[in-house]
Amino acid sequence: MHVGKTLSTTYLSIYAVVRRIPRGRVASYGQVAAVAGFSNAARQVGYALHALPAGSAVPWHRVLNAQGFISLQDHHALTQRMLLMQEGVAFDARARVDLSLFGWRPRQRTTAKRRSVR
DNA sequence: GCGGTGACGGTCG
DNA sequence: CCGACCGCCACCG
Repeated sequence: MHVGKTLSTTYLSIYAVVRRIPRGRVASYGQVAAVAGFSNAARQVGYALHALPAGSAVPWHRVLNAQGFISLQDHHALTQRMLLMQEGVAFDARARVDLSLFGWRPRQRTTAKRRSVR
């Protein structure tokens, strides 16, 4: 993936995070930004994904907005929805994904300090 | 260099 | 629950 010499480390960090989203799960732009270390740069995540070349290994379709809606327009939205449905992600009648069911939970602890369950 | 824009999001009424 | 407002920050003309 060679977007150009201006590709910043910020974008690379964002792509690295998106690549960690497992199949059948989705994350919000803000969540990706936060995990990448830029908690208030949700918009930049959108820009970074927009800059991805076609056929990239980055699963850009697993990123939705914080409300569980697809932020793309027109046929791009349909493409994203199709890709997600192929992975088993369900959409409700309003074209929304229930993040409590399909939201990605990174660093899911199972051993060690499972003490403080928030 | 400046201002408008946007694959966003938290807050407020 | 929903719309209106802002804050954010890389891009682009």
